[in-house]
Amino acid sequence: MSSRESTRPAGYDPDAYPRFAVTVDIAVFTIERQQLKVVLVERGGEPFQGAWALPGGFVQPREDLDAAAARELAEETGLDAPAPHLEQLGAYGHPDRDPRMRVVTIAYWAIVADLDTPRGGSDAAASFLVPVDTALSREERLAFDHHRILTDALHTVRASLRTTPLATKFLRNRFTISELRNVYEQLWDVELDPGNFHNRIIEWDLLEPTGEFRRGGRGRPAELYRAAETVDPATRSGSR
Amino acid sequence: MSSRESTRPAGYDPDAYPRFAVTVDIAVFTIERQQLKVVLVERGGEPFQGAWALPGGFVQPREDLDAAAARELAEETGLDAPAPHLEQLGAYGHPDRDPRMRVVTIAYWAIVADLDTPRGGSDAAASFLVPVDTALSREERLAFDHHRILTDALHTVRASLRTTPLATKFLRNRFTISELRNVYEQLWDVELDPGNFHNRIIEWDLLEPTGEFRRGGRGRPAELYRAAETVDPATRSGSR
DNA sequence: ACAATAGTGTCTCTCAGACAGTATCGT
DNA sequence: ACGATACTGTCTGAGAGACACTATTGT
Repeated sequence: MSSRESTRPAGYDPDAYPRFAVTVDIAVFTIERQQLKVVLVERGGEPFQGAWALPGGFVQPREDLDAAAARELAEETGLDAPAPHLEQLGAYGHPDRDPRMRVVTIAYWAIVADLDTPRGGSDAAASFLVPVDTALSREERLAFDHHRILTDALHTVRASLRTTPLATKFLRNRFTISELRNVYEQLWDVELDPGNFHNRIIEWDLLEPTGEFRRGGRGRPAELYRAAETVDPATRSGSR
Repeated sequence: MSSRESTRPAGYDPDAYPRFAVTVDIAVFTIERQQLKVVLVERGGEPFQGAWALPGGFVQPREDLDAAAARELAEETGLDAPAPHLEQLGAYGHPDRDPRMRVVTIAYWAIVADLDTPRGGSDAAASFLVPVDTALSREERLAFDHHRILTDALHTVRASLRTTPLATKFLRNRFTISELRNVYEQLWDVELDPGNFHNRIIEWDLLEPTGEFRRGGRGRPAELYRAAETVDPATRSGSR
C-alpha cells in the first residue's frame, strides 16, 4: 500500500488515515436479439431515485475485489454458472460522485451469453436489459458517474474484441459463424463481408467444428462451431 | 456508486458500510543511459522494512484519485513540470495485501523524460532509479503486492507503445530518430532495423523536423525532431 | 424457379520487413 | 582512408478486403 511515512505517520491509530467506502459496479454486456445490451437496475431511493444504475454494491471487509464483483454479478443476473468473462475496468473516485459520502468504486465489465433464460437470483427480478445506445442516450438517465463508467466500459470491450478472441463469450457453447460475425458487427457498428469473415476466422484456428448444422434459417444450413481452447497468455488479473 | 439497498441499507448511519483506507501507488518509468528504469523508495518502517516500494500515499478526504497520483508523483520525483503521461492502471485490494489494515490502492503508471537533473522535491532525495529487470528479479525485493503491480504496469506500458505514439514521452523536447528507436528497443527488448524504423516513423507524420542536427556522435549527424501535436482521440481518463 | 444464406476461391493492393546503397560525420 | 551512424530506395512475401462463384436450404 505504500504509506509514505512523510505524508502520513503510519502508526496504528485507526483514525490516522482517511476512511472511504469502497464499492464495485459492473457493466454486464450481452447480445439479445442481435443487439448489444447492458444490465441495469432502477434505483429505489435517493439520491438519483428512479434513475438507472449499473448493478453493484459494497465490498465486504474481508472480501477480494474480484470476488465482490463476481458475487454482485451472480446476485444481479441470477446466473448459475460463473460469467464467461469478468475483468476490472478501473477505479472511479471523484470526491463528489456520491453526494452522501466519499465512495470509491471499482468498476468491472463482464460478458455473458444471452441470458433470456428465466433468471432466478435474489435480486435478478429488479434488473433488466437495456440497449447500450438507449442507456447512453441521455446522460441523466444513469445515476452517479455511471454514464462515464459505461462509456469507458464500452470502449474497453470494443478494444478487447480487437485484440483477443473474446467475441465467443457472447455466445453459447455452440454457434454459427454468422452469429459470431454478428457479435463483431454489433459491437463495432460495421458490416463485415460474410465470405471474408468466414475465411479469416477459419484460418485463425479459433473455432472447432462440431459435425452438426443449424437448420431452419432461410438459406443453406450453417455448421455449428465451438470456441477452441485458448492458452490464456499472461492474464494480468487475479486477486489484485 | 450503487449501494444495492438489499446488500446494505444505504441509510446515513456512518457505520452502516465497511471502511477502507485508499492509497495511490505509481510506477514511474523513465529511460536513463539507454535503460528502462522505475522510481522506487526504500521503506523505513515495518512492515517490509528495508524493502523497496513504489512511491505512493494516502488519498486525501476531498482529493480526486488522479490528483492524488499527480501530487505524489510530483513529491517523489521533484519534477517541476507535470508528468508527460500519467494514467490509471487499476485497483488492487486483496484483503491481506497490507498486514496492518484493509487498504485498497489505486495504481498508476507514468512516463517521464530522463530526470537526471537534480531533483528538488520534498521526498525526492529518498527515491532512486532502478532498472526494471532488477526491481522484478526477486519478488521479495518489493513490498506489499508491488511486484504484481509493477509487472502489470510494465505490460501496460509496453502495450500502450504498440497502439499509441507514447514513446516520445520518454524523451525531451527534441530528439533524434535513433533515440526514439532506442525507446522501443528497450521496452520491447528487440532490435529494430534502423532504416525501416526511419522510413515508417517518417511516413506516420508523428514527428516534426527541426532544422537542427546533433553532432558529436560517431557517424553522420542526426536531425533533431519534436513530437507532432496529436489530436488526443477520446482519452478515457479525466476525473474518474 | 427464386431468394437467401453458407461457404470457397481468386485477385489486388497495402504494408512490414529484408537488404542494398548513398551521405556525412569523427578519427 | 576507414569505420560508424544517418538516411534513402527497392524488393518481396504475408495478409486484408473486394468480389465472383458454388452449395444448399425454405418457399
